[in-house]
Amino acid sequence: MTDQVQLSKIIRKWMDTFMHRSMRGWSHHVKATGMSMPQFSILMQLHYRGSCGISEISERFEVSNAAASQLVERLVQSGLIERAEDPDDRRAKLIKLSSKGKKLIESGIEQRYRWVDELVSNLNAEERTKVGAALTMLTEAAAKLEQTQ
Amino acid sequence: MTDQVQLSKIIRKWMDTFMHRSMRGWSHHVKATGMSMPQFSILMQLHYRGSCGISEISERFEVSNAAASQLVERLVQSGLIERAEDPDDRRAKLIKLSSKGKKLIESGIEQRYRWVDELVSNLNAEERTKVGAALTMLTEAAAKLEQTQ
DNA sequence: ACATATAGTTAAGCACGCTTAACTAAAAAG
DNA sequence: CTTTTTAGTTAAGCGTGCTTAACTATATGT
Repeated sequence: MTDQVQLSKIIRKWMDTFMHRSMRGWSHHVKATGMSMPQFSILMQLHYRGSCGISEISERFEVSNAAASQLVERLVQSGLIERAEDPDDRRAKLIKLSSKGKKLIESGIEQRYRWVDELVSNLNAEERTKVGAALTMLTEAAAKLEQTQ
Repeated sequence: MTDQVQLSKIIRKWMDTFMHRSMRGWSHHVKATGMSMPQFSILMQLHYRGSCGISEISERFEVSNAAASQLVERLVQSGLIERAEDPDDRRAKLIKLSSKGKKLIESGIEQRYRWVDELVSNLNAEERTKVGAALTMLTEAAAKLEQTQ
């Protein structure tokens, strides 16, 4: 078995562990907030990519414009996002997280992070150094890969 | 900034990168197969935990027994799972992945893994050794944490 | 100016996931 | 043996997410 295959196995094991844990917490949070998954996804997108229009939602989630409009309407009704006219194009709308929506997403992210912090607290100083260096490498490799694609 | 906080930031960065990438691929796969998310979740559970009954589905996904039964019925209709009587308890059913369902899940997992393999191919021998050691530590720490909870 | 394209909304209609309530059948308890 | 509990199914009903089609309003091209 080459080093490459060996390492793949290790990363896959970590992926499984990590994904399993992360998904569990994530779906629990979505349930607790009473949102549907598409609604949550839109909020996440607004958090990570910032304000956008209806068409952008429709493209990114590969649904019709009508579906995006209705989804946004429900989120506006729930007070989780705000919808305003785009000053540069009066046909277009700009939607963004409301403070309520922001809190909701941030608490979800916080919950996901908490587990990692516990993980770190179980490592000694030497292990922390090594793990930090390794994950920095991986994150950089991922960024490089993203660019070339 | 302590080492611990520093490392938390590094891991969080990696989590964001990794989750973003992984979720994108995953939701794409679900869409491509025409399944809903609850259906996919059930298949995943059967893959990782093996055969089980209706009640177990209902407990794990926190839905009513009726909902679980209907969900399973749809998956049986789609030919993705098989439902048989439990020989030890004639009230209970045993559901398991069909070969069609197995293929579908395995190809999804394979797709998720592929990106990691590309990541590894971008690392040199020394980096691979370090990353391997670090992730082994993290996976072990996660297992330990899981036990104590 | 006029025609066409673009951004978004609304309505009708369908599938899905969920609930509760009523039910069947089998196991366990008394 | 009778009662109660457990496993699962079925039906009615609701909210959601989606589609297509028809529509309004604004922007852009000629």
